[in-house]
Amino acid sequence: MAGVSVGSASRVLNQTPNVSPDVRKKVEHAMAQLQYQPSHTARALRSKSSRTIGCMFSDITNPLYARAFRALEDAFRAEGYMLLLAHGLNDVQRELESLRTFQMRGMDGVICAPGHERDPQLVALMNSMSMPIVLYDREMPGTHADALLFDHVRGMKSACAQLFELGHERIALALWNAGSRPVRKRIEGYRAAYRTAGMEPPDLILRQPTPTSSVYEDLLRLLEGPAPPTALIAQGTHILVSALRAVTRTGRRIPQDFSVVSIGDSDFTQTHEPPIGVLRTDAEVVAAHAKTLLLDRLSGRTQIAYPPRTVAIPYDLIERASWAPKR
Amino acid sequence: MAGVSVGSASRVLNQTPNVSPDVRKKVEHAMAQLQYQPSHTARALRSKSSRTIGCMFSDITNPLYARAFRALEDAFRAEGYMLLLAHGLNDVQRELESLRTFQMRGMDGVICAPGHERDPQLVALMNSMSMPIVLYDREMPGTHADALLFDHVRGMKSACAQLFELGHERIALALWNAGSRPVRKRIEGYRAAYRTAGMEPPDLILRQPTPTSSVYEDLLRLLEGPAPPTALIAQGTHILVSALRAVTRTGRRIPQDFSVVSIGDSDFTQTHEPPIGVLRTDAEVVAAHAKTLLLDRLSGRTQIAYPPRTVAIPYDLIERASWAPKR
DNA sequence: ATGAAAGCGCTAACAG
DNA sequence: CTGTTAGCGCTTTCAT
Repeated sequence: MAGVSVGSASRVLNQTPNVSPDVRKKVEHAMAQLQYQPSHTARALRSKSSRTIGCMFSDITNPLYARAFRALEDAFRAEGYMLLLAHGLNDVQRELESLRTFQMRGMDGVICAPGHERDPQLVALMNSMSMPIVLYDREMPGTHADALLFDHVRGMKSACAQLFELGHERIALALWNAGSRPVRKRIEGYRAAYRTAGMEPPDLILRQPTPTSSVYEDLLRLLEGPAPPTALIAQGTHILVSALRAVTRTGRRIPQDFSVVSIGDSDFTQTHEPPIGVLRTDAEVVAAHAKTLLLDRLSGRTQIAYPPRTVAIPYDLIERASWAPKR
Repeated sequence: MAGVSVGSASRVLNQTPNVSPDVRKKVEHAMAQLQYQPSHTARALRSKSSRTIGCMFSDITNPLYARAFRALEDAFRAEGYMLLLAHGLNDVQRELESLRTFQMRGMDGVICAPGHERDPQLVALMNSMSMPIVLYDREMPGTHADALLFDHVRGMKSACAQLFELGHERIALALWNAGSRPVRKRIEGYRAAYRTAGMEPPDLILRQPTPTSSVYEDLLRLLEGPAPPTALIAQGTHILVSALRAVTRTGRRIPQDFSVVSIGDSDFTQTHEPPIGVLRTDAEVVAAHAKTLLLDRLSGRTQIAYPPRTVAIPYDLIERASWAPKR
């Protein structure tokens, strides 16, 4: 319709430099006239780029992953990429299946947080995949994937240091007893904080079997025991809620009698009376890093295979009314 | 490698009936040998089916949408479909952009919940799209999209009827003041419940500007006023949390002095002391209906264009310790 | 700067 | 039942 070759039309569509203004105008006019919609599939086939990123998290109903995903979609959308989202559900078979699908569907890149960092099948599959991969807070030795590594150790240290400063020496730590990096590193940071302060880490770690199990009884037992904690660091809303119930049950008031820090911000922590201070990361910052890591690989700015790059994600300690000097 | 034509290879790959066992075996062997991965893109181009569904919700950090999405991914994955997830953020421009992307990328189907049901641009765009669309709890007159319609009216009626039976006649209703179907229908159901019971609906509806704003002051005013409510129906965790704070503040105990029903189940409602009874839907059931509506269109079982089909999604009233007879 | 032409990796129609 | 062949709608040399 524009009276030019398909080659020229393609050049206009792709903003190629060497096109005369005349041709460009004719093509653009025809496109508007015909309401022309380029076929993404054909472009993907020919150019070997789907402009799609595969995302695999255990479960999008986990608010932390939901926040992460929203920020990722936003960051990549600006670059013309869309995101395919799959659930791993901490099930290796399902994770393998999802990653294979990403491979078959020609994802340009993958962002994922597998449940098991040492699974040999997972490692092998990841190494056989042809697109760059960014791990989301996971360390998988033997792969050459880039990684976003949340700085749990420094985060925990700053929270503990803050509580130490207020006179708290017995800090309970309640978290989900997973083998994954976040939990491992938090415990490591907690212990390191005590050692740095010249104290022996107390036996106050409460590990829950699932992220939605109740820490109520366990904490109650500690609170009514001989040397009760005077502060608590709790991971996740569910554990936090049941922990607060236990604290209230013993007649303690927050923050006068007991201080609380939570990991991960939410409506709940903000609306609670008093508001709960938290250790949190900025999802937009994380997404920006993910985008840089992936697009650098895709544009060849980073050599295609080695070495893996790593970005440390800082935690912020948000001070709210939930902590106070020890009585 | 199998010594057969590409046609035969394709037939084996696609499980076509007319293939001899011999050829099938040779092809399968070669595929395993070569670790052959079919190119999804090429198949999509040729067969005009991407086996991908576009999903657009306002915000995946809304737990209700997260639950819905997880169930949808599960349902469609079983059929070999993957889901592209886009955020609408209740912004018409962004919604239009996302839907156009779905069109360009050749989605086989679309599931969406636009923020504005009467926007003419949105209606026009939807009508110009070439794949079947399923609306998620939205009514958009002028489109021929199928729809999943949550039965808010019956849900509210059952919750109110339950409270009426316990002697509560002044029920407050706290919700987000959106113009969208869920809120409209809930108010409609609330009023209908009163009329059915032969009462005039009281002036106890608290509309919040945002889903995360606090209903604390407004409810406190009602509770300290002349004819206070004795029960509350609250939509969403945030509103519920601040409402509970107001109730507790006035010294009322739940359920002895005040009954509470929430809309939408969550960790919070289940873990709260006492657990909060809720009005909820089953995400898996919803997903199954979405799948049926879409796949029926795709397989031609439902004629391609008209008439739109509608599925009513029932609410269940889950009884927990948060309600009791009026004192 | 533009046009012609060769495919990207498949599926499907057709002939045998 | 199987092989041959023509594209799907683009991008990208390669000439001109």
